[in-house]
Amino acid sequence: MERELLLLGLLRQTDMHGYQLHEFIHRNMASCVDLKKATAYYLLDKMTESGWLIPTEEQEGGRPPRRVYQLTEAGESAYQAMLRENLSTHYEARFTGDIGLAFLDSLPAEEAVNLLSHRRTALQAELDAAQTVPPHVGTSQLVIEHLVRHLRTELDWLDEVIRRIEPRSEQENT
Amino acid sequence: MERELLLLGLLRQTDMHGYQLHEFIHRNMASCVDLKKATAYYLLDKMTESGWLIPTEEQEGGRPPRRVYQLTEAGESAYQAMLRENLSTHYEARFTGDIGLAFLDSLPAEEAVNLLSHRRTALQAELDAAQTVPPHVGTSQLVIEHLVRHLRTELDWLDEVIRRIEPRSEQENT
DNA sequence: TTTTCCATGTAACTCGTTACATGATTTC
DNA sequence: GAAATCATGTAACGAGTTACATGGAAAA
Repeated sequence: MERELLLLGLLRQTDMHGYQLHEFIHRNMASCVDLKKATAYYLLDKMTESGWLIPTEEQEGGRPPRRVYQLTEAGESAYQAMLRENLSTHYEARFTGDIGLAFLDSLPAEEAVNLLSHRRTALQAELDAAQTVPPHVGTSQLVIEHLVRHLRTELDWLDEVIRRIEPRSEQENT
Repeated sequence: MERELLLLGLLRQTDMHGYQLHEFIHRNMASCVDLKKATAYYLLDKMTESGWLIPTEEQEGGRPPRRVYQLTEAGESAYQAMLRENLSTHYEARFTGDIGLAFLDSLPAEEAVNLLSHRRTALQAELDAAQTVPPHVGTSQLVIEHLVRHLRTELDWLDEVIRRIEPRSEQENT
């Protein structure tokens, strides 16, 4: 449902065709959404059938005609409803990486630390990337900042986990 | 894949049947995983076909026989591989609630604050619930603590967003 | 001239959920 | 005797991804 909201929200600002929408999202929102082409086309078709969008075909050269989409009134109210729904509800996050944590004790401490350090590297990289994203206009900036906050918390957390399971030998060897 | 890891991890500790597994997860891990019955049965069948589990039928009374599952050696190595995979990779989180944020400016500030306050209430409730969960044994406790940390960050974040979009009139009216 | 980009589409598949059905057994 | 629990199962659906196919246009 939030993917539809995304498409509607973008189309409300400027009319676009599928390829363009996908491109835009991929370029400017890759850090927070990953909408595949197939999904974009599928949703646009569906929303057209629902009467939320009207496509206009633009022929240019010998390639497949662009279908530029425009919100209808029904589309606008769908947008309004979804936006309110989205803003007012709290979506629970599920951390798929936590199931491993629950079984951490079935590994020798040293190996556990190694594995988690690997995770840490990837996490750090994502954080670096997020912090390097050029500032966005308007409230899109909020999304970036949210991500950065989240990643910082994750990093802190991971460091604490590593510290906790680190074997004593670390100190003895020093 | 993490659901399989979960089932294998539990079965490695004690042999159980499907109903029992579902019950256990529902009772003790509801805050971090939600594994439906149908999914549990499906995965157990699949993993049995893969040769990771051997079921033993236990007839008791006139009800459907319990299928108690036990890890095979192949199951054990699958578990080992998945655990390492899970621990060493960083899974990116997607916040479905962020798409609304990106379009926040299409609403009057006052309404936006109202909607987000609603979200805040639900978030606070989940945080309260997470903080009230009785302490878990071993590293399962880590999962709870992770959730609490995450929710605290979310709450902080949400408060800041609300503060930022709060209309000036608040001060004027006081 | 070969590669990349533009622009669409679709069939098959995965993962998981929903919503049922069955029928004995225990609890109120 | 009604309701909840035990214990399984399955058919249908939904959302999304993968992996293709097409074919002209622009760039290397």
